[in-house]
Amino acid sequence: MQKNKVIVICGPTASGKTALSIELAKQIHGEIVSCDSMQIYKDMNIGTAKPTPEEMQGIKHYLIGYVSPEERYSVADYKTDAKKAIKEIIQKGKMPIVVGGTGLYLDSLIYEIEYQDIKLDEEYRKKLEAEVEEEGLETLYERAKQIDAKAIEKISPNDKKRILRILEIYHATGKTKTEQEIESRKKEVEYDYKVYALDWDRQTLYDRINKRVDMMIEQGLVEEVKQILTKYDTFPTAMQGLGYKEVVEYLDGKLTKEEMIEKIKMETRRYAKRQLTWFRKNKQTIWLNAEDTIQNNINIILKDI
RNA sequence: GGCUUCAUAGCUCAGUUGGUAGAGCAGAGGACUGAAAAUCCUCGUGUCAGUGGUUCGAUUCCACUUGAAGCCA
Repeated sequence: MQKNKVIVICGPTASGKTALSIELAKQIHGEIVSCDSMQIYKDMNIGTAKPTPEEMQGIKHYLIGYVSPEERYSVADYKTDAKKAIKEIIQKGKMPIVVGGTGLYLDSLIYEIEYQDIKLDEEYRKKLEAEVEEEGLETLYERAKQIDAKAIEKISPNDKKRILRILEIYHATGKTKTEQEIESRKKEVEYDYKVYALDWDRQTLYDRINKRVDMMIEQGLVEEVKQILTKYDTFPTAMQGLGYKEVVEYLDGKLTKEEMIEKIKMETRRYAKRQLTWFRKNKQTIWLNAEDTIQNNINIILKDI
């Protein structure tokens, strides 16, 4: 039986994914599944460059603004939510279009990575964090090496997150990260993902990013952050968002307004660079010249479906 | 106008008791399986302002020129 096709449009931040995907959806009777680790949150609109209802032009979007910034969310949650959305769209007889720039989330779909149903053990993470403080990271690095020497080969002794993760996986499941990763890729990929990425001349992309940050400030990013800080108390992941953590530093008096704006621009440029590195890794990806017209790029996609 | 100080990587600056130079930041490349807009790794040649002079050899010393900053008129 032939697999259902799913269109994927990825690319760095500010590359024009939203405009292309909405126009495509209009032409092929599609609906959009966002693939963005920050647009999932409620009340974070300006800084995440969420498409506005006007921009959406009546096209249904899934997985945008449906999680409280106080909640902890992970790629495992995304995988579940996105698969559900894709299924729903197909059942309606429409074409699912996955759109976004979060490479890790995207890979969970296109490689059908299976996450076991385990919850984050916050107590254990706190315990590990405390141990890092007291004994230093090297001790935990050595312990992780004892558990999973293969996985540790690829991990720097400075990469705290990944060192802790090896220990957490072992603590929660009794399995090594290496074992768990093998198991996670046993399932056959359910859909026929057609992956497209938008490519710009680097300098042009950076100019677009700089302009977009200026626009976000004009649109009231600082006010948006103030409101979020008033409305919510804790932010397990949401305040990692670009533009949010820098505004918080500004509000705390650690940066001037000018410094804050420059920092957001710089960090966003770097983020775009990391995204490009990620997307280049997938050799199946078809690169679209973003400087071409939207219609020309849509025509390229139309040939494949 | 006179005096002083400065001029080195895209930026901020070290440095060479004369043997053509190195940090931070920026930038580039890469990694990435439950925090991922996160986290981490690697990468440093530039007429050492210009022109002459001294010297085996000058970015380093000397002179002049240009530019910048400060002080005195």
